[in-house]
Amino acid sequence: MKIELDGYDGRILAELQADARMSMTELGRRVHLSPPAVAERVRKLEAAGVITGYHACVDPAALGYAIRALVRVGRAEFARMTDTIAATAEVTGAWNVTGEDSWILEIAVTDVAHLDRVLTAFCALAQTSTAIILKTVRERGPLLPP
Amino acid sequence: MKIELDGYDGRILAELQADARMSMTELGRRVHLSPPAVAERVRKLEAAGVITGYHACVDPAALGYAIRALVRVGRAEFARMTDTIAATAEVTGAWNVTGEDSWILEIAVTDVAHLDRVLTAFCALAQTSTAIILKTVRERGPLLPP
DNA sequence: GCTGAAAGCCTCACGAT
DNA sequence: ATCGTGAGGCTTTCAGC
Repeated sequence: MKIELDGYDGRILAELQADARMSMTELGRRVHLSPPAVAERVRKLEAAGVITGYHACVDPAALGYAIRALVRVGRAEFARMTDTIAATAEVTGAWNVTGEDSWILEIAVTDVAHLDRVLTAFCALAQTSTAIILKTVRERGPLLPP
Repeated sequence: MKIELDGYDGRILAELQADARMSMTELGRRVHLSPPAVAERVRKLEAAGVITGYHACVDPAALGYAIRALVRVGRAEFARMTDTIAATAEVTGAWNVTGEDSWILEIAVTDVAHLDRVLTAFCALAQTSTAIILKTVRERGPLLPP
């Protein structure tokens, strides 16, 4: 599962993070490799766990999720928390972290009533503090080898 | 730029969020549409801004980013903040939010010295408080029509 | 990692519902 | 307006080198 990454791999990762549906032919053209060579490298990056998947990115607002928020949640029983997260589709991100608050959640809701419904589920487990997202300045920033 | 989404679109969004590199033939097979029909729907979802892109997902740890953190940053001059974010590739997410802290950043660094370097850049703008990510329970949770 | 051939995919035009 | 069918061109993939 470990792997040595060279310059080709770095450029491949950059291109596929920018456009995951790019053809292997086009990708090869951009990094100056033949289609079979670049396809084999991509296959190895997937097998090594460097590339974990390919995902379409959807605009929450376009689906009617007018409000996005980051919610801090205090110390709560781990299993109870993961169960509640698993049962809540509005949670788009969930991290267990160090600090006074043990959890940070990223949520998407349609309106204030919806926000209240989601927060109520987590208020039952621990104290919450909610920060409404005003502007998303960066998201899914591309990662390159250090 | 507005659009009515039916059951087909919902299933298409679910499939492409799970695997963005799926062929239109396979996608059509799964939602019970012909390849041209499903390709036309995907094209319209892109044009309407519902699908904003397709991205390969990379494991930070596999690239050597052993530490991920969520950093809260207090009130800072907006332009100064966006400039610093733009100049810092370690910032994988950046949100301007309501509350006592005006910003929440998601960062990926290789070690503690690297963490210090990144935090120092933002400490110059406002007070920061850093929460190291212990476990990622959910990330890029799929969004479906409400 | 490259080349070449076979299989599969994408996309266009066109006809049907 | 939207779907399905079929042909042509491109992409992917497997040998062999």
